Amino acid sequence: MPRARKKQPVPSATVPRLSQYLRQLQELQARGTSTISSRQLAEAVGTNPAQIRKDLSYFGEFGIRGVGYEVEHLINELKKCLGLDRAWDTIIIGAGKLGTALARYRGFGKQGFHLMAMFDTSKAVIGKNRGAGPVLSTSDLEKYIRRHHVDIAIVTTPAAVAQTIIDRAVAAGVPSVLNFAPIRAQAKKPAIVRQVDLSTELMTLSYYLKNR
Amino acid sequence: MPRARKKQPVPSATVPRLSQYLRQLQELQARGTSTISSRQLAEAVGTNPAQIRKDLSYFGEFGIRGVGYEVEHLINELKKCLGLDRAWDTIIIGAGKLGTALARYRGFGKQGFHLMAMFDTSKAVIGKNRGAGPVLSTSDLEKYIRRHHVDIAIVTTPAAVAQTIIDRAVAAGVPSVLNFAPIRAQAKKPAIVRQVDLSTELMTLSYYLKNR
DNA sequence: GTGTGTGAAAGTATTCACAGCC
DNA sequence: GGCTGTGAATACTTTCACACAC
Repeated sequence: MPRARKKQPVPSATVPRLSQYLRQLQELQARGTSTISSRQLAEAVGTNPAQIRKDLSYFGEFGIRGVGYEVEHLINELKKCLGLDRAWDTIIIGAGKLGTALARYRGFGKQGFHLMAMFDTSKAVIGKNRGAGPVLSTSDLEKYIRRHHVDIAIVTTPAAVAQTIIDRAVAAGVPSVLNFAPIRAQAKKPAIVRQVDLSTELMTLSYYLKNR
Repeated sequence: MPRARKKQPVPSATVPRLSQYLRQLQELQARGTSTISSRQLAEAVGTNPAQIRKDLSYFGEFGIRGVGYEVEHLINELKKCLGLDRAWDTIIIGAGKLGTALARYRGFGKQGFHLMAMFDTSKAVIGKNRGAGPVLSTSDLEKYIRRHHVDIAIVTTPAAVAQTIIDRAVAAGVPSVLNFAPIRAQAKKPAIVRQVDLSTELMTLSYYLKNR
């Protein structure tokens, strides 16, 4: 029996970094690199080698001592760590400019995110194709979620309705939300919510510009 | 002479939180709240009261003991902390769906970010209005930056050209960049770069979905 | 009494540095 | 010799808890 893996908790800062290692490795693979050391990878993503080795160590031993990492193997292991060895069913709520931009973003599907439907309240948009087949009416949101399976709801509605929409999606059974509306979204249920927040990013830049 | 302020460094995690306190306070002010305690504000933004008091303490003493914070006063102080007591001249490079969505986002200007121009390489877009007057040709980027003043470049180009565009903007004198392209942008100069990264956010959700 | 401002304590995250394996 | 994997050391962040001001 192999020695039991120590159960150290994965730092929350590690997770987004794994996705960056993955992207960089895919880039390197496309250019023909088949082996890489933690030092080279660190240089490419702008961090330090110990960080990478430590991050990976929470999940297993993926390298060869004295050699480095086999790029293809590490890509596959990272995909497993991140849950990208399966498809996630995704919807976009809000088919305005931003929602349409996200729907049309190629490489969305590449990592296994399957965009199933888009929703909007505007009669001018419902029925039109904004990148994922005909836009559905937001009034059918619950019906759709119960009938189909949805893992991730991407919210690109105006701020005023975003919290209500999120509450509805979560109540209907969506376990995770990626919110682009400029509100601090809350979800009481055991749903997972992440924010992408233009105005916070701009203000953060403003702070560092001021104190430059 | 007042006692000299202790010079404790501001944690980098504090800065984005300030912007969220600000947004929440503006929301509360719009609803007529004129005074608030750290406990109430903490509840509204989903953190704990000591965090808020500690964050504010890096910048000064803004409250009244036994009472709380005067909302309007705290808003003004936070704006000063974040450098929002002045306007920042901003351009958007890449006038596709995403760039257009950002340009049309109302509340962009509200916090003092002044969108001056947009750039694109596509003949079909140059000259059209995408939210900030006629779109200019990216080939005129350097000329524009040298002639006018630019504090922030928002990059919404395809990944393949983003790093080159960022290098050009920085070389021409732009001190800060907000990058939406799915690359880990680097800038050698003392430029400030921040990332907004859809694919990292989705992969992070994927991780937490898998381990839910 | 109430709620801020802040040192000190507890909890996380990053970096170092070296044993162990190729 | 070279590079990984990892305990130990350092650095950073958050939370506690209480003196102090209103």
